Amino acid sequence: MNIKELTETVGLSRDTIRFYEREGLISSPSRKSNGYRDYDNRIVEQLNMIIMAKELGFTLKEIRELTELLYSNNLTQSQMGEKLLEKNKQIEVKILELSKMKALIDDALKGMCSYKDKLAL
Amino acid sequence: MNIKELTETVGLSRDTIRFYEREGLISSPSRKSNGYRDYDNRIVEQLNMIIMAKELGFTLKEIRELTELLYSNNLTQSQMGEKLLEKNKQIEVKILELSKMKALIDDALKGMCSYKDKLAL
DNA sequence: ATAAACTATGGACATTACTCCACAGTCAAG
DNA sequence: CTTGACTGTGGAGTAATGTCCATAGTTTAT
Repeated sequence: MNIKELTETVGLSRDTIRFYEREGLISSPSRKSNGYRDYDNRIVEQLNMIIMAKELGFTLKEIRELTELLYSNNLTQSQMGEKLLEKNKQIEVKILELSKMKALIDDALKGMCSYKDKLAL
Repeated sequence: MNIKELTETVGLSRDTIRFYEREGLISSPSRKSNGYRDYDNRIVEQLNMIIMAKELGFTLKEIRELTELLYSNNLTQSQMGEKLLEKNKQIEVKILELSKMKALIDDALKGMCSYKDKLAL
């Protein structure tokens, strides 16, 4: 798959994908004989995960660490386990915080409903 | 409360708090006779919510909109309701995405355990 | 009344995460 | 074989989000 198709599949720009490559978030793809990048299918899943993680407030640096954890094998099991557990905690904290925010908003909505109800009386 | 105490309470720098004020994320505090900012207690809760929202990948612009929704009253009920529902959806999406990421990591951890188990045999 | 700690302001500087540009090579269609 | 779409590179530019600095006024303790 060349880069154009990839941009259309994942919705990132050519420049962004190349930027992520330079920054080590994705590994350098193999090249065709003409020098063009040639992506395999796994890249799509990886990029989608990067997009999600960004949405969720992880920095590129954190994402790089996480993808290295998930997709590389230059770490000992115990190193990996430790870091994965740490990430898992981070995520749980985020879920809790989101729940709090949702509660705030739900409260605001509820307040509005009761106000509306009053008006409707 | 002066700004020093506030920085110690919420963990943001003086400059960041002033920046948020300039950007309209928090309203300008009243001033003492000497010109010093004088914060009341509600600001702590507001800043904590801003910190959380940032952690969760909301931009300052989005946060400004949300705080305006939650703390101001220059919108009609229906405008507010619509926007709050929209925010709620955003948050639900984020929770789903976090769950996906957690599943990914849990899988990785599970894989490691089975590997460990094998070694232990 | 002097030093230390706090506050104010405006503006420069830094980092992150892109985004754009200029220039050049490659490929596919007519 | 030319034209248009695609690809490559290196480097400059930009927006968001702070962070730092110089300069100056205020307060508190000694």
